[in-house]
Amino acid sequence: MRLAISHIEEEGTEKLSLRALAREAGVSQSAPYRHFPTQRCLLAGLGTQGFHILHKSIETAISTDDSIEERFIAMGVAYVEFALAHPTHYHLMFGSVLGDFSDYEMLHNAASRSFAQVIEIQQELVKAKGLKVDEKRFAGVIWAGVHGIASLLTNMHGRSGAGHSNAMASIKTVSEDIEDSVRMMFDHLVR
Amino acid sequence: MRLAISHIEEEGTEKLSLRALAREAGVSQSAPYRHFPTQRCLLAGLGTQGFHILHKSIETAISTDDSIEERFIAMGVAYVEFALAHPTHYHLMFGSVLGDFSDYEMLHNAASRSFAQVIEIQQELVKAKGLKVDEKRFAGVIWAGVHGIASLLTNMHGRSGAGHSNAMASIKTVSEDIEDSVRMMFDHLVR
DNA sequence: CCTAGAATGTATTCAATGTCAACATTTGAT
DNA sequence: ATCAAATGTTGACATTGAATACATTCTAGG
Repeated sequence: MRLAISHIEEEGTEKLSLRALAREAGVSQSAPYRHFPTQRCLLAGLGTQGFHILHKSIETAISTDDSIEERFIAMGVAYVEFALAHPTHYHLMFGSVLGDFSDYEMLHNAASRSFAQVIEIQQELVKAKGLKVDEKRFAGVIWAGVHGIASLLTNMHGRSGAGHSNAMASIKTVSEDIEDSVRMMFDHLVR
Repeated sequence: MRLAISHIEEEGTEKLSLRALAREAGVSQSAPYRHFPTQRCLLAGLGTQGFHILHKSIETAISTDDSIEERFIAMGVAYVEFALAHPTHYHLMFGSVLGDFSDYEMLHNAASRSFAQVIEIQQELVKAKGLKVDEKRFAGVIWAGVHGIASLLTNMHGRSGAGHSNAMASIKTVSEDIEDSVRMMFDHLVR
C-alpha cells in the first residue's frame, strides 16, 4: 500500500521495526511484505528515494547564473542541507547498512546519477580554474569534505557536550552557518 | 569474564548479537550480562576502548620534532588510519548508535580526552600560522575533513562500483594514499 | 584450613522482531 | 459478471535482548 511508501518518509530512528511501521500504518504485521520482499528492500527503497531528493536539491542549487565557484559552494551547501533535512535517508545512502548497491538496480541507478552530477560540477571547477590535481583524488577529497560536515552534524546532533564542550561547540558553530563552513573548507578553491 | 573483553576486539559487523558473541566465546547466552548490564553498555565499553586507542595513535603520530604543519597532517593521517584499522570502534565512536555519551562516564571521559587532544594541536596551528579564523568553526571544519575521509573509506569499502565507477574510483584513489589526500584537503594550511 | 560473600556462570522464561506460508478480500480489466 | 492480480490477514517459527532464580567458583579474613 501506498501508505507504507508515504510512511517511509516518516524519518525516524531507522532501527524502527517493520512491524512497528506496519502497526503505525494501521495494517497488519506482514502486510509490508506484499510490497517489499525483505526489510533490506524497504530500506533500499528509502535509499533510492533519498538519491532522487538529493539529485533534485543539487540540481536546483546549481542552476543559477553564478560563477562556477559559487555554484560549487552551493552544491556543497545543498548536500549538507539535504543530510540535515533527511538524516535517515542520508544514513542509508552513505552508511554501510545497505551494503553493495548492485543488489538493487533502482538504488544503484539513482546513486549513479547523483554521483555523476557531483563529479561533473567538480570537473567543471577543475577545468575553469586550471587546477593541476589528480582528478580522482580531488573528487574523493571534495566528497569527503561535504560528507564529513554532513555526517558529523547528523550524528552528533543531540549529544550533550557537557565535559567536552569544546568539541560540541565547534559542531554547533558549523551547523549554525553551513555556508560559511563549506566556504572555509574549500577556501583555497573559491578565492 | 575477560574472554568477552578480548572478544570485544574481534572487529565484526557490529550488529552481531550478544548471544552469538557469547556462543562464540563458549559460554552461555546470558553470561555477558554479568559484565554488561545491557547491550549498549557492552558497546559503550567498545567505544571507550576505541577512544583510548585513538588517543594513543594520535599521541604517537604528533610526538615528533617536525613542524606544526607536519604534525598536524600526521594527526589527520593517524585519525584516518585508526578508522580503517578499527572500523567497528570508529562507527561506535562517531556514529549515532551510542547516543548521548553522558550516560556512560568512562566513555564520556575517554571521548573528552581525545577531543581535547585534537583541539589542542589545532589551536597550536592557528597560533603558529597566525590564522584569522573563527576558532570554533575552524575546529569543526578540520574535524569534519578528516572524519569525512575516514567515514567514506570505511563505509564505501566493498561497494562494487560497477556503473558509478567514477565515484568509487575516487574513493579508491583516496584510500591508496591517505597522506596525499589529507594533504590535499588541508592544502591551504600546510603551504 | 574454613567459611562467608563476591564474582561469575547457567537454565529458563518472556516479549519483540523478521520471515514465511496458507488463506481471505479487494480491485481492475475484459 | 468474472477472473486474475494486487493487497491484506492470521498464525506459526526461529532468533534476539532482557530478566529472574539458581548454581558454581574464587578469594579474603578469621
